[in-house]
Amino acid sequence: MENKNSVNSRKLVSVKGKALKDLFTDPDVIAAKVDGRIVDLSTSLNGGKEVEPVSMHSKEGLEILRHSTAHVMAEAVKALFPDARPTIGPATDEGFYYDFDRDTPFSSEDLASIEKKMQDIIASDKPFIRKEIPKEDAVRYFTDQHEPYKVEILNDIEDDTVSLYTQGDFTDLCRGPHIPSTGYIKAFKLLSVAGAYWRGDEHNKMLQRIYGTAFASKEELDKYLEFLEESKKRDHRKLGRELELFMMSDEVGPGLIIYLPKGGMLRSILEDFEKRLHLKRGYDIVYGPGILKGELWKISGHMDNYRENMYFTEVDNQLYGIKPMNCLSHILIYRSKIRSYRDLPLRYFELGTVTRHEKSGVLHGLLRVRQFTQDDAHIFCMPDQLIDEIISIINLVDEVMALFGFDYETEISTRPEKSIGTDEEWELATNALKQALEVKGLEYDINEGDGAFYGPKIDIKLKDAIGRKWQCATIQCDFSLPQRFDLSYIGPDGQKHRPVMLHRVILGTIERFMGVLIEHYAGAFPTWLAPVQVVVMSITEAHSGYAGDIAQRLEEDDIRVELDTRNEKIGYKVREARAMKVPYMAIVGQREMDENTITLRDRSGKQEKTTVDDLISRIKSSVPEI
RNA sequence: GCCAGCGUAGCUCAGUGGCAGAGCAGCUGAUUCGUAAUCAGCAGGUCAAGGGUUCAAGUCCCUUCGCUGGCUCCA
Repeated sequence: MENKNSVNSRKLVSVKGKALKDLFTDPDVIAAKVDGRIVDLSTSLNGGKEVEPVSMHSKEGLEILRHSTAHVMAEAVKALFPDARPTIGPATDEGFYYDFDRDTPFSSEDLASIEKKMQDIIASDKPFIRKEIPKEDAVRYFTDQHEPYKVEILNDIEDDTVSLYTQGDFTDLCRGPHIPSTGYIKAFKLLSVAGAYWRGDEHNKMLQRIYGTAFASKEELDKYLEFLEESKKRDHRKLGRELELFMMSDEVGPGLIIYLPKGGMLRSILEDFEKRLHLKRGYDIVYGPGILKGELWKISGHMDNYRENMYFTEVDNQLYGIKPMNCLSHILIYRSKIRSYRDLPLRYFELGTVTRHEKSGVLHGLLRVRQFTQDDAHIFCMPDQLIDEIISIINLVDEVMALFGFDYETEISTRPEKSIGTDEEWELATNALKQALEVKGLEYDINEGDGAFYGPKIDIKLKDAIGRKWQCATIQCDFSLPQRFDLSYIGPDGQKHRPVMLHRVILGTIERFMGVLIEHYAGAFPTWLAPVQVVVMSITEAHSGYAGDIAQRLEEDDIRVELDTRNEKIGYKVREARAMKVPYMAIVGQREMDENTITLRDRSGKQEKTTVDDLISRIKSSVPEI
């Protein structure tokens, strides 16, 4: 968000012995940076410092505003529900939440009354007062107040002094900073209630969380609420049904997708695209079986590290694991003959369908399912080829994301608790990933402990048309599995050496990527992806034959066409084709029949008279070069 | 898996313990029409499933299943 303060926003000042609030007259300034540290406006300066105002329109200011709104919400909740024990209430990327321990959960009616109470608190414009006290005093205070969660938090704080913030009747343990007074809150809304574990640990008690958001102005809040509405309209589950792409059924089971003809077409287009893409880049297409013997999963470490996500089946007294990943077959393909350093790198690509037992509560449309198809590949290479291979995968991701119109961010996930391999291997692997990103000049965040059990990974979060982030592509570096399966290649020295293995997906999974594409394009796929590219529609029965001829010519040129010669008015047919978000309509009546033309209407409603050949070449040229 | 809410026709949704409803979609017929809905008729239901309370349950209670929003987990 832009810092839109005009008068004194960027100015650095130097003062002595003055409260910061006297320096800034702009009512949007809610805090200040003193020598780079953000503090309350009520702070008094002693000595010359560099001071910069923080506006509630800035990212940092907005965070403070939201955090303060969370405190106001906690005050309201305590006033209305004295039995609710406050725990923590931070700002988030999109708003804030506060978690309470309470026997009876909040209802949506409760939200309305909490909101009303908050309005009162804001109207009374109570100041936020900061107090620094010794930790023992704070422990005593919160013990007296019967707030065990605050005491627990205090016990984890190492400092001797802690800060408390009080506004009105509510005092919270808090590092701050906060807005000067509650009246600074101009636009907020409570959004939902949810359960959340204390300290995010599923073994702990479940608390009651209230989500809300706040903005510097009513307009910005309204814009955000519109964004939420827009997201709902783009929901792939809704569009998936309306556009007849896929279905799910209680009779089949949760998290299992059935592709309807139009979704089947979309999937097949994506899969053809992927095959061409990979063949052109030195990958070999392979296929592995859906079930593999239990013994293999023991060797790989899946039995010890991934068991709760796997399905098993027993045939003829032999245990089989239904594959949750495609790597094992690819490893066996590598091991199927002696490899020379001259053969490397070897890149095996598989549109591999895997099955994972995901917890029932996490399933979500196409985005989180129990059986899905990955555009998976495993690259076996020499250690000194590793960086180049990672770089060329990043280049591929870059190219593909640009093609679909996605921007993206990258992060590196490091060693999780449950994992295999030595620390040295993990460090080597993690450094290789970092180095590749640095060579590419890409910035990345570190996601501690979030790697796969066999190696660290680069996660790519793509950003869709309305700014939401989705995890699809991932690149994982693995020294462990080659060792566990005793993979080797013969080097120039005639000796056996251990290859390194990269696991990677580009789209991630066909299911999730389709879900993201549906929301990204709001169902209006670009022509090359559209399951139906043209609907040929006749004005009356007299033009059915001509319409049929047009449709047939398109079909002969591999155009995905539907023919609509129903006994309906043209307005009705146009309406339906628009609802199905078909890129082109070819409308034919007496005029077109006489001239051997079509009237071509595109999705924007633009119309022109043209020929079938022109339409065919337009559609053909929409297919991207890869 | 956990917390909360929800589950009525293919879809969207009314139905406040007393006869199971509407619009759209579907089917049949009429209409032959130039760019977001032509008219009429017909058909469509184990009210998620099972149990209970009641003279009477879509409605109240319990259990199970599923979905939605979160939490934890994840492509």
